[in-house]
Amino acid sequence: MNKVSEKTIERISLYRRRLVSELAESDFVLSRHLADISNSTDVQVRRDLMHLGCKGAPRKGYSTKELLKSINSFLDPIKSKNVIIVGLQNFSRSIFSVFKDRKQKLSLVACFDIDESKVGTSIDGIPCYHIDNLSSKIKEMNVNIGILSCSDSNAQSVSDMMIVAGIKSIVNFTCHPLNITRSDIYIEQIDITAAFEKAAYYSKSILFNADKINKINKIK
Amino acid sequence: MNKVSEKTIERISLYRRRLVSELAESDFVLSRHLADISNSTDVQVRRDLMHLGCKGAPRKGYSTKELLKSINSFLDPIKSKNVIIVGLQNFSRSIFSVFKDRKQKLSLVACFDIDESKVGTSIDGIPCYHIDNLSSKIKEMNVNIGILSCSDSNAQSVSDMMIVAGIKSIVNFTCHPLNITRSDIYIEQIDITAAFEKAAYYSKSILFNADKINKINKIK
DNA sequence: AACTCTTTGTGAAATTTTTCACATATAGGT
DNA sequence: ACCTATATGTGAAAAATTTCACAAAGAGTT
Ligand SMILES: NC(=O)c1ccc[n+]([C@@H]2O[C@H](COP(=O)([O-])OP(=O)(O)OC[C@H]3O[C@@H](n4cnc5c(N)ncnc54)[C@H](O)[C@@H]3O)[C@@H](O)[C@H]2O)c1
Ligand SMILES: NC(=O)c1ccc[n+]([C@@H]2O[C@H](COP(=O)([O-])OP(=O)(O)OC[C@H]3O[C@@H](n4cnc5c(N)ncnc54)[C@H](O)[C@@H]3O)[C@@H](O)[C@H]2O)c1
Repeated sequence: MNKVSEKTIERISLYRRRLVSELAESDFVLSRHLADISNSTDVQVRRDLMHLGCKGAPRKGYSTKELLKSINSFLDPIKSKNVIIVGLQNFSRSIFSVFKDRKQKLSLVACFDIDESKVGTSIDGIPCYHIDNLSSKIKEMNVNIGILSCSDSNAQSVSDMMIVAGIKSIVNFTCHPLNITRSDIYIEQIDITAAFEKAAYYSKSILFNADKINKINKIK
Repeated sequence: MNKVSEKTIERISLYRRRLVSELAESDFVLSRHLADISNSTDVQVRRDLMHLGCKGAPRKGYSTKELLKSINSFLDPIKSKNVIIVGLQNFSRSIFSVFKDRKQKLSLVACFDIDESKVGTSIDGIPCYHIDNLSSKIKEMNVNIGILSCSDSNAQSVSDMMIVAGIKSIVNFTCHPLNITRSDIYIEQIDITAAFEKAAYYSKSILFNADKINKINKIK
């Protein structure tokens, strides 16, 4: 099977959420409808779904149940992955609720901080360890995914530690974009600075999505 | 001048940050060096910088001072833009520190919540109003940019209110991706769910950035 | 002042992503 | 049983983005 692009993965993630929320009641969904609620086009949806090896029926669309099952087995790991988070402050506390709310194939197993006053406490039953124990705990708990939410200045060194200890994916929320040096580690940068700067840039002019929206409307 | 792609804007935002941090001491920077610290390639950097109308010198590179000036005038609005944030909880508190730390061409002027216990308080001197005042305050304070960090279930309705009131850009941090219906409004979705799902997806296999990194290494 | 060597700037090629166009399938009506 | 209208699935075209390849510039060297 062909390599699936990162953008496609993102869209499929969104389709799934639409399926379990807006479309939970429907037996079938049309590519057009899924496109409408995912800021996409029907062709794009069908192209994306091609990767799942899941068939739709002409005039009926896709069985939501089948489609959901295909997406699950495409996106999700077989067995749940262990996740840790470094930096226990406001930001990470908001992440906790995300993990609490949704049953993903991800389980948050520990958090780490350098601040002695936090070490030894626990939030929602998740223990907080000192950052010095990062490496040993990662190995001990078989952690695959690390969330970075420490201070910007320590982001690079903590990520280096994570990688050495065997972590495979890092979601970096700090404002310090990491240097990607290894090809076998996935690093997702949530670049909030760039987000704000883009927002400022586009608020200057008008008609950014114009092309896209015109195209979407055209076919409606 | 040709239209500049969103990806290019993102990269330019990153170049700027590298210029003011890692490169603050240097008089000149080579495209190759900027590429190295921005997970990019030298050609990509030069292509991006072409849009700025700023010239580099063969064998010397780009004057960091000049380059910074060009990027500023490209990215930043002439006069500071006013920003508001809706939803005053852990997440938005972490945003506050981002605004406090960096002097951007953005000023956070107000926040809004539906929770009466928060209304009337203020954080870092920023007042919190009731969400019912959203529209009037946006107009009164001439707000251009809105940050969404309320509960997921209210994201769509709050964003609708923002748009009706005249906001031009929305940065949506909630887990509910908004439906984009207007071409004259820029919406930046920070899709944390997709981020985690991608992290899980790629932690399954190995060698994601392989191609990219191989290419970067090849030319080093 | 000529030469060399490195780096910029950019057409053109390559690659990736999206869109078009249409053959194919089939539900529902008659 | 046949017709029609609507959706899917996908080669092929188009558009967007990235990379290649190399001419031109000019700093440093002899
Ligand atoms: N991407 C986003 O959406 C987003 C939004 C808000 C904030 N942020 C970023 O997230 C990060 C955290 O935000 P915050 O407001 O909670 O920040 P904060 O600075 O208040 O908290 C950082 C925490 O990390 C801990 N820490 C520092 N160095 C450490 C180390 N080496 N090892 C372990 N722990 C360490 C500190 O003790 C503190 O508890 C910041 O980088 C901020 O810029 C990102
Ligand atoms: N993108 C990211 O990086 C990221 C990270 C963490 C959390 N989040 C998301 O950010 C959002 C906020 O996170 P949190 O932990 O602070 O959430 P929270 O649910 O604890 O807080 C939401 C706040 O919004 C207020 N609110 C609810 N409805 C409102 C309305 N209609 N108008 C005004 N205010 C309203 C609530 O009173 C509360 O104060 C959530 O949607 C969460 O999923 C995003």
